[in-house]
Amino acid sequence: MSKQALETSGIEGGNAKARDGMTSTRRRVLETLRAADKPLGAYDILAQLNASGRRAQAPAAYRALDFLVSRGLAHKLSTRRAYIACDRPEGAHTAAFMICRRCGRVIETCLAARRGPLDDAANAVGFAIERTVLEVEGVCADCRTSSGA
Amino acid sequence: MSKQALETSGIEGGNAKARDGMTSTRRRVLETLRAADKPLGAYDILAQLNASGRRAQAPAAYRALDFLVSRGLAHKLSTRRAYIACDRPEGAHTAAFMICRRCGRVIETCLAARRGPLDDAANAVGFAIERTVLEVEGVCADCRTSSGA
DNA sequence: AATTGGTATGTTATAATATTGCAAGTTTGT
DNA sequence: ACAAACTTGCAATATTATAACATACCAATT
Repeated sequence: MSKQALETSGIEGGNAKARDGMTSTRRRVLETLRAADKPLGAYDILAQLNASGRRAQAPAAYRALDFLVSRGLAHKLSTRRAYIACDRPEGAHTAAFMICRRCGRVIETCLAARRGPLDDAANAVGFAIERTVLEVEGVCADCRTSSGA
Repeated sequence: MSKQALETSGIEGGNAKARDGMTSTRRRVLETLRAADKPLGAYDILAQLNASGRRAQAPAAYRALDFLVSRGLAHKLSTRRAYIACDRPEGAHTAAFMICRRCGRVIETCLAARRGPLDDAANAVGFAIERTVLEVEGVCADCRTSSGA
């Protein structure tokens, strides 16, 4: 637990900022994402932020989400316009996602450095890849076997 | 040119619909996409539709785009919320896209049936893939060599 | 303690994207 | 002609995302 250093300095209760940028709003958003078992939209996040009387506006949610994504602590699902906490926050990585169209749950898998055939295609035309978005939609194992959710 | 069969039946001028569903609005949207060298948003399309005095509304654009995408004649870029005409309208296929962040142009490449490592991951967890979205952002060859667009 | 610079947040408004529901018109097959 | 299926028009609204500007907070220096 390496976040001990952060939390022993009286940050939790108040509004304080830690040197790593993990402010209370951002932490709260991350916890909300972690507690969810499905991707959440920015306005879902916002609703959670405001669940206890606060009056945050849309930009607060988007800023926190952008921060978390930039830190690799969360991912954005472009096909769903929604966000999920990262499975493996340690170390930068590129992820791919399997999104179940029945239950809405998402399985994250780490994408190998080599993306396969697309790298060859990119090399062939001189395209320099900087960011990869790979999302597949389908039906997860649970939903295939059960007719329920 | 296999679209000859479509155009020899007096469809062009009027409002007629062909048995394949290629109505004039849909064709017009497809032509707009083909004429563009960059992806267009639904409201860009709508503006083109209305360029000659018409008064089409948002649903008209979205319906036409959905139709074209369902037919494989156009693709949606999830990361950009924009659409492009398909390079290879013949036959169903799964495509991948390289999107240049400098000039905004897109290179489409055909995705092999086998998506690489992700298939293994999907098999391992029993996930049945139905649709794949693969979009990479980066810089295209032109933009890497020239400092202009 | 006051100044300053950087970062984060608050606030208001609005832009941009997308969908719903229903009525009316068209095409197709019988 | 008739009905079924499909397509369009239309109005309203929902949802997602950003712009622009002001304020607050912290840290390092003066």
